[in-house]
Amino acid sequence: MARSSKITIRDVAARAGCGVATASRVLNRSGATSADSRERVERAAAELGFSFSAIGRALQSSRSMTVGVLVPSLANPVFAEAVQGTQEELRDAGYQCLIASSTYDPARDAEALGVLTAKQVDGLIVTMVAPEESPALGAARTRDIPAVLMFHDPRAGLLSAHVDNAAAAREVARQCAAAGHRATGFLALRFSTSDRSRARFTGFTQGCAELGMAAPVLVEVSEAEAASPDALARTLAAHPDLTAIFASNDFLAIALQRAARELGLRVPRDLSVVGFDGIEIGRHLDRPLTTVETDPEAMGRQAARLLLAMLRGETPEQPAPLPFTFRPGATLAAPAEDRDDDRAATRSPSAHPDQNPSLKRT
Amino acid sequence: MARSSKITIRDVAARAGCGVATASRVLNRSGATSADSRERVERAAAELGFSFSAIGRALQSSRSMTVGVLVPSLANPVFAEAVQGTQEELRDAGYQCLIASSTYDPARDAEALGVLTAKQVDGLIVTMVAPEESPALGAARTRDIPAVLMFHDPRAGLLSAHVDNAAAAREVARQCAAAGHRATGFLALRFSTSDRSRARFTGFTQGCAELGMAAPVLVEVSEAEAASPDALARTLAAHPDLTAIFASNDFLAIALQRAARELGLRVPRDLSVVGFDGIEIGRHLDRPLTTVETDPEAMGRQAARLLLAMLRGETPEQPAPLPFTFRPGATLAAPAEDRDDDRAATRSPSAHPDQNPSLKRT
DNA sequence: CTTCGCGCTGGAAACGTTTCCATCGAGGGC
DNA sequence: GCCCTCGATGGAAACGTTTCCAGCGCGAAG
Repeated sequence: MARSSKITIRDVAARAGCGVATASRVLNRSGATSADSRERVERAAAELGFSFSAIGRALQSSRSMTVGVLVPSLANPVFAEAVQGTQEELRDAGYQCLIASSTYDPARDAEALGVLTAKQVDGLIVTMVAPEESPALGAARTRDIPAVLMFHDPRAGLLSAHVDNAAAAREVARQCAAAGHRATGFLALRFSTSDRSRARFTGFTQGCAELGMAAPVLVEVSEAEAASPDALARTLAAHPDLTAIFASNDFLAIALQRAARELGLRVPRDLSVVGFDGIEIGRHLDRPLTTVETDPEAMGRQAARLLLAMLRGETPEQPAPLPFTFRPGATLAAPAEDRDDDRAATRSPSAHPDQNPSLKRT
Repeated sequence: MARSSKITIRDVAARAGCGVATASRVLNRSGATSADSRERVERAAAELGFSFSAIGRALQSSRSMTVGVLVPSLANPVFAEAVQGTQEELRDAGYQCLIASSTYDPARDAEALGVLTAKQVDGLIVTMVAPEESPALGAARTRDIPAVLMFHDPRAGLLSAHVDNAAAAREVARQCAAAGHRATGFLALRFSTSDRSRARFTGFTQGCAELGMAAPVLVEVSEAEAASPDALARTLAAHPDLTAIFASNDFLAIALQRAARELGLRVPRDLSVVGFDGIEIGRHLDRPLTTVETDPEAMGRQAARLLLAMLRGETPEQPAPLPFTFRPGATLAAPAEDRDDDRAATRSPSAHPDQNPSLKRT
């Protein structure tokens, strides 16, 4: 049917026997047009299978109707869900998403920002390794490209769609205290390139202090360790005194339980585990995960709404952090009275805390 | 520093004291230029903080260096990972991804395709509800926009990056048979808008037939049922005869185990469960999930490579389906001798198979 | 000394759209 | 009957880039 080469508004105008200006006015319902030419243009367009070239439009109006979204990785469902939310919200406003991911590499963050701005995105929604230190983000802003953060705490004059990680972590501390825990740990990826993880740790530490608990032990593991139950078990064995561990995300929390089982520890009897994020799967486990539930999709949507407001020329206020819920689950309970004995009996004899470089006290 | 309004190649040329043609040649390293003007143009560009407008470029070259990616939803990690892979592979070739999701709605599929082609994407990578019935996809192809499928079986002259769902399902049948199961079920979402799920069911049915097993019972549930352990348990209770259930994806498999536990059934003693996809989390469960492991990221990468070849003007062959692995896990085992008694004792009395509309025999 | 060729250069067209502006015609008020 | 107004229309410019083409100067070959 349609010729394989592009149909332009010129072709439509020619077929309708009018000028391109009229055709444009009809097709955009802008400006006054007679019923007669309206009819002719519409028929011509339909017959030709015409559709606008977004490129031509963008060039002329210098609005691309595209927004750039930068996240560390879509392989992390938390970000993927957020992007899904962003996308839904933007779609309703006629915008598309150009998506880039940095794989947690600051250099890639900068590069991606460069590419996105070259593509003339109308706005930016970003989650970066270090937004405040990013010259690329600064450059985008000096070019008057509106930008909002996602997941980060608001900073440097940028609005952000986020949850209050520190407050959520304090709530976890409260719940641990209420269950009777005194010696807690915080499990995170080493070299964590996530300021969210850091915020959770400081919040947790602060909460513990307020409640008169010992400062939590920071247990850092590499990605490789986290993926290997054995390795994780060895690291865990180096901390026999801990009765509860707050993992910086649900995946770590689940992996941690596996490691605990490897050591013969029963969760939550011998070790309580709390996660973060509230991924769906956590509900469906035999022993539902105790975690802090957040709503990444809502975060994505809020970021999109903020950006849309800015694109409309408004100057929205920084909204309150999105709510989080402590989801009780079944992996946090009072520590068993006799747990120390159990623990000593099953602890791997090869564990030497002093030699373990991932052990840090704060 | 930079003026807030756009810097064009014209500005660079003016500052370098040369014509735009020369500036373009220098900045693109195309055509002959003197060392002198090269130096001047480069300095001017640097001083001005110039960067090309991808829009201007796209308009002139009619190549946008953007490819459209359409998936049902990024909230499904399988698709999110695939997109991540696609993106990585395309990025290395200088392409960006315009991503759209349909939320499993065929109308949205068509709409998204329209928007993507209007944005002048150079190619398309799609996973749709019904690719063969999509006029929008046909329209894109008549406009000479190269397209490749992802997850789907190759069809209608389109190449696809996929796994052989039917073969994988036959392998599951084989494993079930080897474990001694005779009465099996297939758990899927009702009105499943996934031809992959259908392919798995037919493959499983075929495998069962070849191995002399009874045809599997198709157990369909709504999304709501799948999300509610109680509802899923009621449905499961309607099938007391089944000793093994193949779930159409890992999430269903995990939810199913929860439901089984609700009925007092032990997995795998009383009921074996096999999943599909091989999501990471399945490995870390207390009872690692028996499943078919696929590699969505590899699929995304392969789709990208196919498309890139087409964009280079080559006509690649349909590659072999990507490999899958049967991951043994711990949720498939021989059915217990005495399970029928257990089952009868714990079955919910409210279950009336005849009244259950989701029970179908194939 | 002329001519040829070649390296380098800049003007201009083209890509597809929107919008400003000028033009044209018709209808209404005087 | 004339002029003004207003609605409808089309030409053309502009957006930023690449590339064709013509022109320039200079060196080498005859």
